[in-house]
Amino acid sequence: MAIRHIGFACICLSLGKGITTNRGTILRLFDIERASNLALSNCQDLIKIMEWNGKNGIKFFRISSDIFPFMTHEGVGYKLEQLHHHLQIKDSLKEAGTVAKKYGIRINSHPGPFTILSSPNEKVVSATIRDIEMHSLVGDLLDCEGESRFNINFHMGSDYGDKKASAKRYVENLTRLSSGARKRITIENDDKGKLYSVKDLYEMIYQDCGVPIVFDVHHHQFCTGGLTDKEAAKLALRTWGAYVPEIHYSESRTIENSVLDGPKVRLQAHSDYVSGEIPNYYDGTYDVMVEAKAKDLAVLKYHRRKNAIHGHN
DNA sequence: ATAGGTCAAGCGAGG
DNA sequence: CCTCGCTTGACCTAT
Repeated sequence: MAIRHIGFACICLSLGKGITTNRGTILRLFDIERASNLALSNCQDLIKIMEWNGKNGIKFFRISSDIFPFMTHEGVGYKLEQLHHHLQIKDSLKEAGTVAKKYGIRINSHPGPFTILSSPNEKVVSATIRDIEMHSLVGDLLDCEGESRFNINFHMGSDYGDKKASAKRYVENLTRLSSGARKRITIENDDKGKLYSVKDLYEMIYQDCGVPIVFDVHHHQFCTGGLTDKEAAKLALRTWGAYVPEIHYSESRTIENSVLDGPKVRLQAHSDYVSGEIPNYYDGTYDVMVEAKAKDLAVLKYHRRKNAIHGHN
């Protein structure tokens, strides 16, 4: 069996919106007390989400990037120790990690589109580095890595008109990360033709600095680099060494919902649920992050459908 | 209680 | 030139 775990991103709809790791605020209202309260609630709820995941057999979860609101934001950024709840926060994350470990759940993260290591703008790069270090801190505090690490996955961001030069800046800026954070970085293929295909990432990033590649099956069709999905998967999956790779699976919103959304929805937009089959024919063992708007509900529905067809397991 | 406006960050695509 | 979508929609305020 090629697929190990199938997971969802950031929000557990089954638990309702009262339980979330997404609580944030706006800058105008930011203060350190507020940040401390939000962060603590987020971390405490992560324990509940890990319990839910374990009981429901969903062993892959992407944690929200908002867990510590504005922690790395210029001007208001703070260290964890500045939060008056910092000890409880650490304990909560440790406990969430313990629960995850108990059930064999993999946790990882996916910083947003503002995280760009290849930028020619120093302010963007230093903000990116602060951001990645924050994600890595969460990974440290969870302390639940096993055969899969807490990988921090993000895109190249842009090619700034020169793919190779931008990839080179990425590789150079990697050296500015702590060694702990550096080991957790992974990079994902883009969904725009002019940007980085799996082949580009393999040749310009992996071969230069060994950063593993997350293969996004859906993105691949918009940026193939001349490879079939099977060829691209093969290339990406062998960049992970001893660790279990991550791939992304999603489907176009247009196909599922074209009547409701009209013709303007981009093909890249995600559907609520997935109706196809997650590829289990790629080489090796890997975890699949399902990127669907119905989150955990989409994963549960997928399993129900599969079980209905093939019987249990 | 809910709707509408607003909200950190960079970048490219589309109108 | 402006808006949307991507990361991850959520929060605040007014009714």
